[in-house]
Amino acid sequence: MQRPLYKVVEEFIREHIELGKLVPGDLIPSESRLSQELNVSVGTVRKAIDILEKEKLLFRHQGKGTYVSRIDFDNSLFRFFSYGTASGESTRIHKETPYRTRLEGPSEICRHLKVNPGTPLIYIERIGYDEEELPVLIEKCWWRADVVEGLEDKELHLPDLLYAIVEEKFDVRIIRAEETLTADIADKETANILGIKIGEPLVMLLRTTHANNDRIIEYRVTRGRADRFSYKTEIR
Amino acid sequence: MQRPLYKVVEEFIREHIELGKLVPGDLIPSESRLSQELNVSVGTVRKAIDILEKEKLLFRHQGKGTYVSRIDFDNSLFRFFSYGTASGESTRIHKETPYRTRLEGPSEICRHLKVNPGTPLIYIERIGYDEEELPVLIEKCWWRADVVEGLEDKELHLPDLLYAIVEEKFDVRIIRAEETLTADIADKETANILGIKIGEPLVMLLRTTHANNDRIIEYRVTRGRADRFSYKTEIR
DNA sequence: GAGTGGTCTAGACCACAGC
DNA sequence: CTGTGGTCTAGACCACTCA
Repeated sequence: MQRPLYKVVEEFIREHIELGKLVPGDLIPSESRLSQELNVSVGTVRKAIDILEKEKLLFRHQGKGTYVSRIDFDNSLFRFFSYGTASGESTRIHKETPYRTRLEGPSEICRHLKVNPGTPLIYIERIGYDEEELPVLIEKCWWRADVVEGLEDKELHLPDLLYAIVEEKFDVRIIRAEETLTADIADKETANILGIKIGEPLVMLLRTTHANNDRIIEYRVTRGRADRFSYKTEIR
Repeated sequence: MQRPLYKVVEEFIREHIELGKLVPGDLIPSESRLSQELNVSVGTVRKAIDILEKEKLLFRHQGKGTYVSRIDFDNSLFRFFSYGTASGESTRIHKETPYRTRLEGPSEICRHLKVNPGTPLIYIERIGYDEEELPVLIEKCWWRADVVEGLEDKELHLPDLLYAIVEEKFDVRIIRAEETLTADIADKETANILGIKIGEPLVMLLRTTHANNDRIIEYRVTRGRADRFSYKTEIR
């Protein structure tokens, strides 16, 4: 045996997703159907799906079927911001959008978006508040204007999760995102908004958002109060 | 069916480990043996072990058997410190120990160790250097003196990984560790050592190390240059 | 009731380790 | 050679969903 059969099945499903034959939200063929079509036993198909489910590429729903997962921004490192009343429970962060405009991309931003310097972009600035309406973080987002034409329109209300509106209004399919976490210190503007002193520590989160064809459609920098952030993990 | 059989098997193995009947490094009974003793099929035992293996609590070795994992500090968030030459590849960090002493525990440290204030502790300060011998981080460790009596002895050479020596010399079994990541800024001393300016951003890593009986034996604070740290993740 | 995934069984054969 | 885990099969029954 060269390549395990369940690996073959796994690849088969994985490729269907990557090539766009199966898109997030789709129902994939049933286990028995796959086993017939690929001439393997149901157990082998199950093993392949087990792996993809563990990877969160698929999810099963008993009685209904197996679906391709939608991207889940609840997995963002963002969720480690803000712990309500020191009790440890996480709270929702509510966002406002005080400023947005259309502009020509600064070269450093364009580098991250992998477009030419000066390409038209839409810049959005948002502030995140905790449950007590205290500002916790500042988000700066740059979108490719050709992808989300009109997002700068002040009439357009922006929900906390930008991606829902982007997918719906502009027919863009968001596939995945990459995040990098590091630290920074507060400059005057940031300190003012967050109500802290200049030079206080910040957690900085950099994100690139990828749509279909794997083009990068957004670059985002989130800066938040370090005392409102803690990423916990266990080693064993 | 109330509780799936494979869950029962899973619990069975898990409890043997948690109660110390099986310790890290041990060979657990073979799959067929477990299936006989517990009156379930081999497939069911395999499913249980699959889960525990995915959790990294066990690992299998074909032809030999299944073992209980040793704690793996390579999973520490610490590994996201230092990226050699901006090329992206991670480098080893070499550590020196300029200072260690025995002291009475400050109340805040004792709180983390869950011992009474004033309990004898051994304090160790270490500096981490990258491949070019530039200081990248500072580590402050507080150990319970009653557990590692003599660790403050200057004659005793400390390897980069403290835990190996602790397990060997003091017959302590390290079970797990908890880490929390956040940000801080450099005070005068830290800035001096790391060769940066006062007020520059730092990544701060807090760790508690747990030994058998789940007692906490070490509290550690690592501060490193933010520009030498990046924790990357993918969302989908 | 028909179709889906969820659990469980019993047995086959292969690949690897160690004597 | 024996015993281990690794792969694969075929079939049973259960629990859930939806028409």
